[in-house]
Amino acid sequence: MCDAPKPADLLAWYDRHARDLPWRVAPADRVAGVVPDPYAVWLSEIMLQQTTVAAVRDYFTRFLTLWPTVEALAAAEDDRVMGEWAGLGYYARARNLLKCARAVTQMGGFPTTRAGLEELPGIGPYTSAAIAAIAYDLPETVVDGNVERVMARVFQIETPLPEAKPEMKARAASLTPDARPGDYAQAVMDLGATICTPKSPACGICPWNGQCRARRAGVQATLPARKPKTPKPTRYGIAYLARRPDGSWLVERRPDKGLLGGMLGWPGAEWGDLAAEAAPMPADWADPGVEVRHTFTHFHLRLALRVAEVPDSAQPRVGTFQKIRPSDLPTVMRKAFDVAKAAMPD
DNA sequence: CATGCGTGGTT
DNA sequence: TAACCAAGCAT
Repeated sequence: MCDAPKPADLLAWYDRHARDLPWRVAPADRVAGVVPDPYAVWLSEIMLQQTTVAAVRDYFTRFLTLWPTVEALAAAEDDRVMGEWAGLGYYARARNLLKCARAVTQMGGFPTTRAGLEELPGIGPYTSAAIAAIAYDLPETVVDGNVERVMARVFQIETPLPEAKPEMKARAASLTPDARPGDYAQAVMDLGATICTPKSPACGICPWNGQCRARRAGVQATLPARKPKTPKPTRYGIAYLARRPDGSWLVERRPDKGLLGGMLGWPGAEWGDLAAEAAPMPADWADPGVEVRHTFTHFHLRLALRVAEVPDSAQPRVGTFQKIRPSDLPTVMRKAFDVAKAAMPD
């Protein structure tokens, strides 16, 4: 018979090895009475959805500098926020971020229960539990990819995901302590991110290595099991990049729903099995001869380009000419911009 | 319950 | 280098 993993052992490890993150109240500070800012916790958790700490760090700092409070964010212009989010991905998060900030401002503050939080746009089961636990130190159970991996290993759950989700959630709930639940939630995620990693877990230095069933069986690196994924198809498209003498570019704002929703993009036909010509205006379109390749969640894209210098007088059928901050563009559009700029010396 | 939705680091 | 995968949510 083996003992169950002890939350106290993980908390002791966390007290010594917690990562230093800009949105985090260090365990020693929390013991000293420092209270997290729910706004900062919420902002970080939204940014961290399916996104690595390394990618989020600078975006978080920038957002908090530009908009130090939820009221400030609620008062921001949509395009400004979308532009600052550009490059971080999953742009529905940015649209929901604004909706949520405005709802919270209207309410006079963030809800203080998990159920209340989960009613807000962009906040689901994971994020509501994370904010409740981290910001308010409520005994809620967070279940993210890290927690699923740790539970799959410690309890040697061989059932593949997503079928195993309910069992993993139940196991995780069984471990959530009444003491320091906020630090505990962050501790499990830190463990998953730094020791119980997907490929080569560092079991030798894991505080739970004595209670880990998968390690005892020697199968830790194979868990969690996952249902096989369907291969990504390749789609093709053509993007049209037109520049006026004043340095403005022809761009379109994409519809709020769907791929890159609400973001700026280059005109062109919808991407599909074949690249379709769809020039937004008559011009002397040139092929820079370099294709942009980009991979989205569920398909690969090969994007051909057409570039043109156009006079101020010419009127486009679609889109508007604007001065562009390249950092306001989603990554695939910025890649196209970089190619076009290199092909069009001033 | 399955699918659509970005990007970049790691292996 | 191609595949994997990350502090998920909305529909």
